[in-house]
Amino acid sequence: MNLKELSSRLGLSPTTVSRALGGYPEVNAETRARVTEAAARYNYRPNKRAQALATGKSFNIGHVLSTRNKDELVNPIFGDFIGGLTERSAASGYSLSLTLTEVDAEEAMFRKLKSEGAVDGIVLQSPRTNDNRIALMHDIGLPFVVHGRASDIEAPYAWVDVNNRRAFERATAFLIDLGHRRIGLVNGDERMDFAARRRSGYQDALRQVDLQPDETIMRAGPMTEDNGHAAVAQMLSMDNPPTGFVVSSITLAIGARRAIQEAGLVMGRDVSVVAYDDDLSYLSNRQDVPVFTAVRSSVREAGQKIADMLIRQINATSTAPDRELLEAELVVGTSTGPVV
Amino acid sequence: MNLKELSSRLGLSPTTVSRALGGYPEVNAETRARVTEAAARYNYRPNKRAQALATGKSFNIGHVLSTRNKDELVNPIFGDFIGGLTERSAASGYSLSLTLTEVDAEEAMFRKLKSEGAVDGIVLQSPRTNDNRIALMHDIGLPFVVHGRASDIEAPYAWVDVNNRRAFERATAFLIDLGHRRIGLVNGDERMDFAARRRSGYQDALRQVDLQPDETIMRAGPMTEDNGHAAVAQMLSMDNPPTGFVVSSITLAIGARRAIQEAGLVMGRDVSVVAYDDDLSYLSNRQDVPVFTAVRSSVREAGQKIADMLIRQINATSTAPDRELLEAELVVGTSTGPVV
DNA sequence: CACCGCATCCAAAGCGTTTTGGATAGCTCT
DNA sequence: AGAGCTATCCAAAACGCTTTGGATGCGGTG
Repeated sequence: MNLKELSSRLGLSPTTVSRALGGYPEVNAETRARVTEAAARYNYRPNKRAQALATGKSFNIGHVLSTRNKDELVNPIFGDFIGGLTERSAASGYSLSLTLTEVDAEEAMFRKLKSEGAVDGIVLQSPRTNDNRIALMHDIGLPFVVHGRASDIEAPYAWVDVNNRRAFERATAFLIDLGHRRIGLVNGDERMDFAARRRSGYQDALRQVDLQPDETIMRAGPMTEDNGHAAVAQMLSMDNPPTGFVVSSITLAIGARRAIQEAGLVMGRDVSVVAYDDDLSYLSNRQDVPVFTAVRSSVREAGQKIADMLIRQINATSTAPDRELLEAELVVGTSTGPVV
Repeated sequence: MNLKELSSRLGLSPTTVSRALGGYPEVNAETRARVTEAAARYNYRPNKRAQALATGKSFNIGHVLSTRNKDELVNPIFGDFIGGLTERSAASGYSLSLTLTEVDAEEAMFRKLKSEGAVDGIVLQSPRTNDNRIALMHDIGLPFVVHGRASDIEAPYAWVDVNNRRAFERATAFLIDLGHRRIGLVNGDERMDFAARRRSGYQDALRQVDLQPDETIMRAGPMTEDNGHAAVAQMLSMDNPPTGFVVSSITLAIGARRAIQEAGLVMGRDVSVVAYDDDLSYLSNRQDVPVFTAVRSSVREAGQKIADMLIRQINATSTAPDRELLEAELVVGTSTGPVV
């Protein structure tokens, strides 16, 4: 059932039917009722492909996953982030179009998406410090919103980010308030902008109480359980081990807990841990009393905001790019305690 | 730059240019060279929307996420699965189109995707036993491949699945061989087909050595760290606690480990755990000696196979639906040992 | 030499919408 | 009564491609 067929059955022109369904004013109320009734009866839906060609919009928002090599980690927050994105874009009739590319072919992929007209806008994730994709997107001229920010980029662009610096400042200060003076950091890859910001928040908190940040108790790397375990195990075996740790994800924290237990210590008593909690649905830290003391901000919610923002930008003629800074919430769990 | 523009610059008709780029034979080799050169120079790419309309194909494969409620878990294997899917579909020029819907609106969504011509085929995930979506897809007439199977459905359909029954039979038998006689099960939601199959594999292994399956040491529920912890903690506190556990995911196993440690026991010595390992990239169990003894099958690889299979099915005229049963591999880690 | 087959190209007709630019009729005003 | 609106509808163009159904010219054949 297509427009022509439907309109001929109704004895109307395609124009009128299209307008009736599109909600345009220049159609008689009675006719509109007839049309909508018939459309429902015949289960007519405008063909997306034709609609896309006629309107010049694809009703797709794009997200490209780029891998350095085939085995590279899928981002653990990916699922929840996509969930949030999809949730809101679906509500506006957009669907999310995923493509995958190797990192060298990333630029070509973005240009392709643009010249093919495959997407109306793009969501960028995990910016590195001074990420070149932002300039690229400006050059290409496709609406985009960044999940996170890239330091050192002056040109305005739309983003949604968590106040990572502040979150880690608070996490660290929380441990300091409990009497901890030697606090280790287990961070994500610090070429990522969020990780760099977290580190600076951590250092700021230390300096505020005249503690000298110590490079030997800072680690950065992929945020796997393994790495959390390795980093903490290694730091605990030092001569002057930390009594507290600030770690960049729940997964790392789980590894940290394992290392602490293996060292014959008790987390929350002998060693404290504060985690960054993305509020991932498959790694809940939302018990009545959370297992981990954490600074929490929902990545799913960020996805929702980003989708809304991007769609607004697509439909807007020309406004200054939106930006939104989310604050992480501190939740106190059982993984922290006063220094012994 | 579009086809008309490009062809007029070349002094050729759109037909010839289209054919030259499309690789059709009826075009002079020299002309083809000129055309491809010019296309590259002007960075011409056929507009996907127009191409879609003209060919009647969208070059999208669809995947719909349906939630029972807004807070429902995002499936933890989602990220890796999507990764595998995207990886292979991108290679064939397809992109993955995600939409989200509430479970009541699921049927309407599938019908919508069909009538709008938004996708060329669909990937179904997490079938429940006797899943009604399969009959629905047949009715709608859209190519589809299922990740997993649905018992009790006789009509042929394409699927890729792991031999879950066998995997759990082997996992259980492995513990039995180590001398364990009281073996607990921590399963996923048994309305899911895979979980039902795992349970039957577990029970079969017990019966093969004349052990009577005991309902009191079987648990089923969402596969979170929390639930793994709760289930194992509770079973360990029983009068006649299990000495070994078979659990349905690494996340559950991490929770199990926590419960074991809290009980003052040592995993791999006092209590053994065999996990099902989806080989998720953010929860690696691939150390030199894996932490968890596990039956492992890569969900990412399943995604790849599904994408290939679906694209084959889209382009095929009419063949019997493919199906592929993957076997999980048993890897021995440190979480198991002979019964004490 | 007339005819045929082949290689190479093109004009035009879709594909199913939206949108532009009227057309028509009825009504109000002056 | 004629001009000017307004409400309602429609024909046709446009979106940018693919594909059908020829055209054209050339070399080889009988």
